[in-house]
Amino acid sequence: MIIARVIVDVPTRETDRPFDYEVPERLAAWTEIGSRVAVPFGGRTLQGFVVGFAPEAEVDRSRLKSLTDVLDALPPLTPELVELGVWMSRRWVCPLVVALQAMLPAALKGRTEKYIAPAEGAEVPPDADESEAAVWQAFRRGSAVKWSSLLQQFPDRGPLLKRWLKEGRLTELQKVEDRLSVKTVPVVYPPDSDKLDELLREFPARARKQRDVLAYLAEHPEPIALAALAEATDVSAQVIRALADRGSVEIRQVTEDRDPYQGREFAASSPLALTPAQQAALDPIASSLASREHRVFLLHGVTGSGKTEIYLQAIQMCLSQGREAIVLVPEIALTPQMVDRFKSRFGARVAVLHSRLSQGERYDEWRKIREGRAQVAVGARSAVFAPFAKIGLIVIDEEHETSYKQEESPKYHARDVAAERARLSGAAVVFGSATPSLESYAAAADGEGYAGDITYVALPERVGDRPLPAVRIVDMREELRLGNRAMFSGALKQALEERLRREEQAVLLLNRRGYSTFVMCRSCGYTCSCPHCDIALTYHRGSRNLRCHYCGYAEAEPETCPSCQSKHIRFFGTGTQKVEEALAETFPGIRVIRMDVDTTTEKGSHEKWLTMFRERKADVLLGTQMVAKGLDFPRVTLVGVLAADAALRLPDFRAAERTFQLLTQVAGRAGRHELPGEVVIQTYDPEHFSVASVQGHDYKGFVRQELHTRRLLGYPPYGRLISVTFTHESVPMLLSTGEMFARLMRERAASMGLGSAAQPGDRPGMDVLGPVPSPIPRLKDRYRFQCMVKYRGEIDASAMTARVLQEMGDNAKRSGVQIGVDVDPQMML
DNA sequence: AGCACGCCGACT
DNA sequence: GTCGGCGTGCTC
Repeated sequence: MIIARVIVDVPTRETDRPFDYEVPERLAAWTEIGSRVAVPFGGRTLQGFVVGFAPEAEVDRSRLKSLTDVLDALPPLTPELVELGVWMSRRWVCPLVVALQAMLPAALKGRTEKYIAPAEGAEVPPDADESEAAVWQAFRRGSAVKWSSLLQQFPDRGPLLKRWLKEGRLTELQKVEDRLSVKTVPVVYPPDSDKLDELLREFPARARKQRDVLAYLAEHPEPIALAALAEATDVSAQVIRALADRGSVEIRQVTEDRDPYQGREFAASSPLALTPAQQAALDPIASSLASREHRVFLLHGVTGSGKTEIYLQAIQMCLSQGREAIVLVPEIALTPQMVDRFKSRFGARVAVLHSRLSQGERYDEWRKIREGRAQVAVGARSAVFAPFAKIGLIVIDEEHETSYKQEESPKYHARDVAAERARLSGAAVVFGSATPSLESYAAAADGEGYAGDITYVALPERVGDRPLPAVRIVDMREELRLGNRAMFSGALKQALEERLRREEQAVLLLNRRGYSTFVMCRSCGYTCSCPHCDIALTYHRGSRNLRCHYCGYAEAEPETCPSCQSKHIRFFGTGTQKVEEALAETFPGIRVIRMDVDTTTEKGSHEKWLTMFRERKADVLLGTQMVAKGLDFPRVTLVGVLAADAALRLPDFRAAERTFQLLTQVAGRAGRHELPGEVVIQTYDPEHFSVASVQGHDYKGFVRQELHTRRLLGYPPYGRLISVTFTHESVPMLLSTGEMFARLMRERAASMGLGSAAQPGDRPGMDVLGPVPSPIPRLKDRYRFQCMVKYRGEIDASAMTARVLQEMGDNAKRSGVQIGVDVDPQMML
């Protein structure tokens, strides 16, 4: 007897362990590690994943049930991915099924559907009246009908159906269904040529259109998509269907891969000659590939230094060894330009995965990988799970980007997943960045941090010796002293005027969307805040309303103060909308494209704006951080940052790092081609080292100072953090649950003999801070408290947290407090 | 998670 | 006297 260990799709702590099932003979050949199966579980049928097989002796056979079904011909997960999932669930304290689920396209998130069918031999109940008989008619010829569609059809006959179920006239069954929609198109199959000739001879003369179609098929005797045939013969689809109805041709539904890049031409490109610096950077990566040993590289290259060409050539090597490669790119940088580079080098061997694809398109790209039709996967965060079997290389471009951290459960970091996956499969990893995260940099410098040491590779110069742009920092306090109260400093205004005159382009960055940041009454001090979230509302000019950027709540623009009815209600702070308006006032006739989440929600709009800008249909591209990343426009010679220190005041230990990275990245957008670039940074805090270091493009200087601070405070990369958030509709439960967690953690730390994480020296230590209200104390009508676990040294704090939560399990569940764990949180919010 | 089993109020 | 409310407990 074969017994499979199955993780069922119930994402809770209590069910987060394998359950054993007998594998029936008919399914034995299909059941593998990684198979997606349907299993009976507590009175219903659920989806699950096979994670192993159990020796018969170890299993209590009395309670054993059997697998109901295997859901895919090819297991959607490989054994290596299952193993990676186990590692993830430990590392990020989440149920295994959540980790496994995160690896699959949404199309494969199976749901159980309840079906109702008439019982064997059941007839219309004799006592049924006319309307009841109509309900019974829904089960024509004994077929099963979805419970949900029954209720839709007969909204108030639920009780009747329940009665019939009880009386045994109807039976219930459950099926696990995919949400997948494999797209099918009708394809016309012509009969063989003899039959065709015969048909043509005998065909009624008055059916001229149908005759035309047959004549066309006689000349082109291959299957052809119905739509294409209709087009070619200039008839309507109806005519062809009529042909099929009389049996002259056959129409079959054929699955079609939706290729989102269909119809686009990709000029083939071949490897470029590398500069000596690029060659020196590629060499160690190449030798690691050649020896098939797992190594991690940090490729530190300034903006415009040609990192992508190194990726391309490394991938080329990897492919020629018969291995596969994954390239991770921040979602925002996954632009058509980026994809073009990979498509033109590797053609159809590339699969592209990103969030702008429809669910179906995404599934098709995923299948290309799983079925071995693609060998290179390019995509955002989740592409790290591309179901390859022989991975040789994982590239993470812009590795410092925060978008690699998933903010929903499982709260994994793709950089860490990549390193572990590569370790499991003996692959090389390349982290690329102009401004590496301090974690990666420190690991490369000291050889601590990641599973293996990180090898540091640098590209210090831009390709073609193009100089980095000159950076000018403008002290806005000084501007104010000189009497300039506008949002553009004299320097920026002049620089913009110059671009307009020279017909060059500018990029302006302001890290705040909306019109103004908060609305306050000058009489009573009332500020408009979200009724669900304890956060200030932002005024949006276009829609004339106030919106919450956290939960989406919106209310009409107030005319008077909601609190004291005074008319002195004013809008403070500056958002992108307000800047757009100010630009129009200051520079009459200026053409501005504004890009922020408000203007880019529509599918393809992102691309549309960038194309317009590229075609020079605008002078200025104004936006939030999305304009800072990866764009490359030859005519951009000016980059302006309106409020460089906006992020510095956030309660986030990475605020300085973020600021430096953002400023450096956006500065890199200027002067990438023939025309020299200039950067103007406006700030109220010009002395702050995260702003000042941008001027000399001084990454190392910045890092030295920041690492010093981090070491003093025990923050990453020297210490690590776990934030545990407790949420509930009311406060009292939160405090007691939080305190219980903190107490149990402290007890555990004490029993392990751990001291404080902030002690001098390098001894392992742990501090448990809180519970305190979260930086956003209420979100979507739920109050939030958090504890922060700060630790350093060789401690498995994830495991400790998991154990403590396990101990608290019942208690927290009864109280209804929801607990969220974020290991190595990205934001402190 | 969801469904079963189990004990108390408003209906035929 | 029954239908159904949702509190606890289990699911191979």
